[in-house]
Amino acid sequence: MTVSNVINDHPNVRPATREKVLEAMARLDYRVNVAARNLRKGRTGVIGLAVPEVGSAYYGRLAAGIIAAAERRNLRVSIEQTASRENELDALSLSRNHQYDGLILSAAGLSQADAERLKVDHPVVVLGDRIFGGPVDHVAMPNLEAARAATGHLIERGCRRVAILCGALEEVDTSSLRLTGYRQALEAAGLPADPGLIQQVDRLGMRDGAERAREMTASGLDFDGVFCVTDALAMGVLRGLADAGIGVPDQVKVIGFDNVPESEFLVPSLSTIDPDHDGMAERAVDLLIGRIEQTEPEPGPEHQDFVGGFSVVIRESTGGPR
Amino acid sequence: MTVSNVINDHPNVRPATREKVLEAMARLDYRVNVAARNLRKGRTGVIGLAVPEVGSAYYGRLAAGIIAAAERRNLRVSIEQTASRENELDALSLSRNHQYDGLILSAAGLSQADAERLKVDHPVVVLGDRIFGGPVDHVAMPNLEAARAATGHLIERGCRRVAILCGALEEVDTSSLRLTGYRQALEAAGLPADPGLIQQVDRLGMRDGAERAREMTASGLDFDGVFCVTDALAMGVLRGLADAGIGVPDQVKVIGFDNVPESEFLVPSLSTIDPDHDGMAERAVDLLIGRIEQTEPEPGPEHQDFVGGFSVVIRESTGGPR
DNA sequence: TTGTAAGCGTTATCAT
DNA sequence: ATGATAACGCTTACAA
Repeated sequence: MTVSNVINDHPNVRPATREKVLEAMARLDYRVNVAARNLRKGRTGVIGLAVPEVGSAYYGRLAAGIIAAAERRNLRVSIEQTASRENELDALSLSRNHQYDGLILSAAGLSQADAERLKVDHPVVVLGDRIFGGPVDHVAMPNLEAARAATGHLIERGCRRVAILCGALEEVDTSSLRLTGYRQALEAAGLPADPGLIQQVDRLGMRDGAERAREMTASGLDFDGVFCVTDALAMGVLRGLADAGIGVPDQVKVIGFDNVPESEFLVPSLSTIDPDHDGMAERAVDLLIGRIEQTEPEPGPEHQDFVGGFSVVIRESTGGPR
Repeated sequence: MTVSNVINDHPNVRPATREKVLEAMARLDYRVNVAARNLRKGRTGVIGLAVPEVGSAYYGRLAAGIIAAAERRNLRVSIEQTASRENELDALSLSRNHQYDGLILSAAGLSQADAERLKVDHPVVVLGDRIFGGPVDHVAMPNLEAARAATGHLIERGCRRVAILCGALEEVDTSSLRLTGYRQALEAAGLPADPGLIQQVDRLGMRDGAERAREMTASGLDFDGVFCVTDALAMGVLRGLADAGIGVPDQVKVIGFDNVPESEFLVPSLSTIDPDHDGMAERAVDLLIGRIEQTEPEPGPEHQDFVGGFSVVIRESTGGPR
């Protein structure tokens, strides 16, 4: 018991005793058994992070932020790759096995319709954009405002035929929120909303961006700006436009969303939205810790929706400096 | 007890009994307590993965491979960011706390001199390049051969003044192995080894690549090819050369190492070495599992060094197709 | 085929 | 200030 008190820095241990214990610990090369502590405490000190794919620049950066934030709070992070909507729901129930103290779910495949299934009796924070006013705490990108700012920036720079490259539109998801922001910006500038300028792709990756950009030019679509809802799409678009011999930013201006580390070094460098990744990561971890520590199995405070900050980063792809 | 037998699919449970148990489990919404199981079994079902930074394209891809390989073997992966050499050594001792069943350490800062400190009494596999014939199992990149192939490719394409961009050289690390491969290729082609063409940078990232490329051109260094020891460096170099108005591949050819997802979509697309990431990830997990299951606390088989395969991917930056 | 008992290493509670 | 005791939930060994 006294050993336990020493280890946990509890008061009421005489300095001399503490010394003796520490000495013995060193001599015996003693390590606490975390499994036993977990069993006793009912906590593991580990939170789960479920993301679609760690390998992508965006989710990699996200994971890095969460891990750093958790580390500062003495929590470890165990990562699961979900990839599919089914796996996202699986991740929810897996964490019930007391594997994790809580789960941060970065949802890509869930929609508002799944909100019900998020009603689990253990701490969950959703990081993403689809579930609003749902049964869980929620940290979201500043989708609407940032999309408006991005589109507005293209317009300011002289674009009059601004296309948007987004994913499938279902209810309240990332793509439709950003599309709304795009529309608001067009409207505010008094520009017509041409449905032909709204380009949807299946996956928000580089390959789809490149292919679609080639198709857009090949089909003779008239556009002088593209707002891509992710940097990965934008990287593909830059590549596709290069293939088509279209100059950026002279003939077409391009702006992305995410500010992945690579965007600064592309040729041309990519203008983009820089969301406050770290702030959002911190917030997500804090919300989760709040839920974990809220010992009452009872109601607890209302579920919170937090929207992160952002800034517009102007680089060469919209005529800015390097 | 019978419940335990049911859960673990042990024989000698009458179907009727099994049904009753399963029914009760469903009714009570029972979940096994993993902490208790861990305590009893002395295993956690979790392996640790320590990498310098998950956020980078390279380590992100690596982590993705490890997670996928571990998943197939019913293991979870907990990720730690090391960032510094000290943290890498810390990660080693942390995993002693029975937190993980074993640790995969992707070492960037360790050198041969640290080999001694890897002698820990729990399962460790080192993924990287610095420790050879050390006290642990080891999965390495095909550094030497691949570097020779990359440099050889530049020479085949007509380069006669091939520079190499690498990191600090200490004993047997990534950079020096790749440098050796580079030298061998020059020698095989009968080209002189000009020390001025060996360019060292502090960090193997995009920023250093861009800066150094600008310096190399500004200083009037004569070169017509660059072998970058990482794709991140190469991305920076492409950017730096663009800033200097040097045409790639016409004036200078560039090849990288890693085949990160982005390399295919750059302008120009990046020729590179494609290591067998997934094969290496599988192998690392298998080696670790072998060590974990080797119950004898006694010697066990000799430590293994495994070197992965690779291929050369030829793209625009060395005059190849898109 | 099923059930009993013990113990994994820790910490909360309570006595000394 | 220190220590005895019990309990966290599970599984292995053994008994019924």
